[in-house]
Parts: sequence; C-alpha cells; structure tokens
Amino acid sequence: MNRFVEEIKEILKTEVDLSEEEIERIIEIPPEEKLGDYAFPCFILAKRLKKSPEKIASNLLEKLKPKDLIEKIYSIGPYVNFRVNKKKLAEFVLTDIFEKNKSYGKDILGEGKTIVIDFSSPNIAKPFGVGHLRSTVIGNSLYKIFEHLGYKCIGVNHLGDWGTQFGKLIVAYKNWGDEKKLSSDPIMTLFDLYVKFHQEAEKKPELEDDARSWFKKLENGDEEAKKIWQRFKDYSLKEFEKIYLMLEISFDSYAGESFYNKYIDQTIEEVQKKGLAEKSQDALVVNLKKFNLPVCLLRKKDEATLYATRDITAAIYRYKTYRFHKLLYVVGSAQKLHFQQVFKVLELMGYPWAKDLVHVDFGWIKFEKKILSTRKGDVIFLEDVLKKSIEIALDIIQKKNPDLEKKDEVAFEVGIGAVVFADLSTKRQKDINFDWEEVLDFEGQTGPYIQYTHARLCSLIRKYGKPVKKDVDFSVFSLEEEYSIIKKLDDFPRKIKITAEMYEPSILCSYLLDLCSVFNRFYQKERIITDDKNSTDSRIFMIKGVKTVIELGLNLLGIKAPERM
RNA sequence: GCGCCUAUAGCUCAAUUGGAUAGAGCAUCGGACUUCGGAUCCGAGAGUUGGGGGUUCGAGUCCCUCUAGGCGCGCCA
Repeated sequence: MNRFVEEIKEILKTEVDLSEEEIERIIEIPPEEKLGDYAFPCFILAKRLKKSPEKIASNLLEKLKPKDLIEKIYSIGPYVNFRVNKKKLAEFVLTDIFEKNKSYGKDILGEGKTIVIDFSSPNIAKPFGVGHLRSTVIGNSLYKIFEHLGYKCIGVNHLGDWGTQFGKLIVAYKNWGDEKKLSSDPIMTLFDLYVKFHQEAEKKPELEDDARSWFKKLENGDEEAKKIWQRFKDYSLKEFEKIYLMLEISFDSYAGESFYNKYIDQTIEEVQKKGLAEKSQDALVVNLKKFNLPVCLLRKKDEATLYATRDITAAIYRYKTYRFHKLLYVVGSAQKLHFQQVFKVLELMGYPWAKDLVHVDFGWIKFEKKILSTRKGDVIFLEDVLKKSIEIALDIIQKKNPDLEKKDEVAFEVGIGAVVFADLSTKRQKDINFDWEEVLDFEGQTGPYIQYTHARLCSLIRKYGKPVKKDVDFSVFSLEEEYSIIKKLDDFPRKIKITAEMYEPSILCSYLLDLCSVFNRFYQKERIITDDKNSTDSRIFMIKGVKTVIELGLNLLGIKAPERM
C-alpha cells in the first residue's frame, strides 16, 4: 500500500470513528489536481453524526495535524483534502521505478494462483477476420497483466475445430471442391466453399442434413472424414500462425474443441449419473427452467455433441489439469446465454469452482455500422488490416523521418500498435465501428501517439548522453507539470490492479494516454536539458521514469515501444 | 413475445463503479520560444448525459417506464 495513504490513515484513525479498512476504502483521489492529492469525503459520517458533511469536514480539520509525508490539510466543502510533500513523493516514486524498472507495479496478489485464459479461438477453415482481433488482443493483454500481478497464466487457444461446420465443409468440398485451388490458396478456397454451402443450402435444405451426417461420421472416427478434417485444420493453423507471429502472441495450449472429444462420453455419463439429464424431443438436455434459462442441449437426436457439451467437458478438464483460481473466457457477448447455461450446468454438477468461471465478453466490430457475417462472405481479413496499417506507418516515416534506420521494422511496430491500441482502447462491451480512417489515424488518442512520446523520451535520454543515476536532487521539482507527471507515475500500480479486476485493458489505455499528455504538456513548456546540471540530472531521472512506465504499459497491452520512429 | 447489452459535444470515446464545475481526441477556427523529435502543445466554439418519473444529502452511474439500435432465446458455434 501507498505510504501516503498509510499516513493519512494514521492521521485520521484517532479522530474518526471508522476502522482502518473503511478509511482506506473511502480515501479517494480528487477529480482535479488543484483540489488536492488525496481526499476524505465526509458524507458517510454525516448520517452517523447527524451533522452536515461540510460541518464535519471543518470540525475534523481543526483536529488533524500534518505529519511527515502529508504537509497540508484543508477542507473544501464536505471534503478534507490532503497535500503530500512533493519532494518526498518525487523521491519515493522515481526511485521506486528506477530500482524496479520493468517490475514496477509487480505484485504478489496472484502468488500461487493460476489463471486460465481462453482467448482468440478462431474457427478452423474460416479466415482470420477483424472480428477475431478483439478476443485475441484482449486475452493477450489480460494474460500479460495478470502475469505482472504475480499470477501464473495459461493461455488456451480453444480452436473451433469441431462441429457441424466441418460437415458443411466436407459436403461443399466433395460437391464443388477444386483440388488445385485448394492447394494453392487453401484459406480462400475453404472460405469460398463455406460461403457457397450457405448459398446452396438456401435452395436445397437437404444439404444441411448431409452436413450433419458427415459431422456425425467425423465424430465416430470415419477415416475419410478425419483425413479431410485434418488437412483443413493444418491449412488453417498455418494461416493463423502468420497472424500470431505478427502480433507476437503465443499460447500455452492449442487444445481446441476436437481435443475434448475423447472425454465427452464421460461428461455425459456424469451429468446423467447426477440426475441432471433428460430426454426431450429425442435429444439429451439439461433442463434449466428453474433458473430461468433455456434448456442446455448435450446431444442432438443423431447423438452428435454440441458446443455446450464440449465447453462443459473443457472446463472440467481444465480444472483437473490446472486447478485454476479463475478461468476467463474472452468471447463475444453474443454467447452470453451460452456461458450462463454452461456455468449453471457445472454448478449443478456440484463443482464449487463453477463460481470462478468468468465470461469476459465484448461487443462486435462493425463495418459501416453493420455486423459482418462470415456465412454471407463479408469479412475483412485481419492480415490485410495489419498490412495496410504498416504501409501507412511506413509512408509517414518516409515523410517525417527519412533518415531513420530500420524503417521497416519500426513501421511494423507502429502499424501493429495502432491497430491493437484502437481495439483495446474502447471499453469491452461496446461495439466498435471499424473505420479505416480512424484506425489508421496516427494523431491524438492513438497507439502511435504513445509510441511517439516514448521515442521522444528516448531521444532526450540519448541526448543527455550519460548513464542515468539515482540520488538526484528531488527538491528541484517545483512546477505543477512535474508534480502531475510524478503523481501519474505513482498511480500506475493501482491502475494495473483495476485493469485486472475489471478485465478491462481500456483502463490501462486511457492511463497511458493521460501520462503522455501530462508529459507532453511539460515538455512543451520547459526545457529539460540545460546548463543547470543539478536540474538536468533530476529532470532526466524523471524522464527515465516516464519512459519506463510507458514502455511497460505498452508491453502489457501487447504493443512494442520503439526507441526511434 | 421474453431475456441481455448499448445510448454522453457534429463524429469517436472518458468520467477512479453513487461524489466536487461531465472531460479528452477527431473535425472546424485561431495560435506556439530562430537549441532537447510539430506523429507535439496552447486557446475558442460545441452538452437538458435518448425522453419521462422515482430513490438519495448527492444520479451520466441505482430502480421503474417509454423510445431507438444490437445480440440471444432447442438440435450452428
């Protein structure tokens, strides 16, 4: 815990009839800096003491005395506000960052706990569209953030490699497949087949039955079906690897839906033994009516299994294997009901860990205000988006910094960073309108803005030309702008924790934007490197701290921080 | 029909989960020291937080209701 809050607690605890925990919970950071560094709102006491919060605040003020770290106490309306000792703040925060470097904000919160994160999970034989970006980057970022907080993370790519869709593909392949096309451009060919199937099935619904029976065959281990399936899967995985390589994302497990096939009978038996399963319209279901949920289907009338059956099986397997503290499903909000059903069935099966399953849901990526439907063939390939963004980044570099070395490498990092940041910076649950212009705009609240600020900081440190060392003079920090920067830096560990608690990388995004903005304001106003050695050393020490935190923050989002751009 | 999600400046989004005067970016207009990176910074205009009611000392945030959009509701995933 923050030493300043600690001291405020010390100051308050003898004068206020609240427990230390309560005081700590109530202490807040004012919305505007000029109001103070910390505040204690008196509303809660108002009811108990039957006095107005303004009165309580002013009465309290008379009894409170500044201490070591807190140098000023005053009240504004119903708040008691505290000002910290700037010199001490600067010393603590900047030294802490300097010593811990990339471990700044690390925590023991997650010690000994494992978090399994199910993310990305693309469907085999379908192109990797922009729609898959969200799960991929949110999951990746949460992975890194939880790791920073001391958790052991297991990233699972729950590949959509099983199900009736493969029956559809096999039918389409057998009817209209072109061997030559398939080997030369597998993903596009498979995608075309998938779209073609849906077009044809509108006219000839019996195709759907064919598809179902081929999937049934696949599930029963039919050799031909299996061979075709394996081939499609291999093609797809190769394609997905390209994307993961670009984004530098890796997984600890690729156990997809097909992986659980061998455990599925066991699951169904278990559900039946626990008296939860019943026959209904020739299918095997779990009735969840009591809980205001629709029935959960375990087996179709042709005995083939469903998505829910496989997810239930997967959760049990994951618990046995990892003993997770939490299992996060980073999956679109369209599947909310599905997860409610799955979680409920697991709860009814008597697994106490069912409460540790979390659906980290998110909204759609819409294109021109419409939702893309893979079935209908509208898709924007993620690879194209990333490439286009890299291209634009390169153009800008040519224009603004033609002498830069390793332009391609930097353009790559900036281009990818722009797309990833654009996706992460909006709150999960909102739909995103995918707009080329907005995503590829590198000014304002964007990834490149943060990267640019980072590059500028690096440039300053290079110019300084000496190794940055600690034990600088902290009393030179007297400007409001410097103070804002230091306070922001101090807030980083707290923000990381909130980001994790809410499974919301956008919180870290807006933190980084704030930090950059506060620094840029200072930079624009003040010179950092001057003839005054004392002040230069101190300011560079602070600059180093800002650089460290920005780089760390970007990395936790899965974004690179180039030193020049 | 029922359930869930969303609605904040012309546009894209914030608001520390019920607290102080609702803040940023984009776009528009005006501006920035002959030395540190102008992908930057400063200023201006722009708001009945979709409408209405309620709870509360206090509501963009909670409850009710209406409107608009989205998603989901048994053999897809």
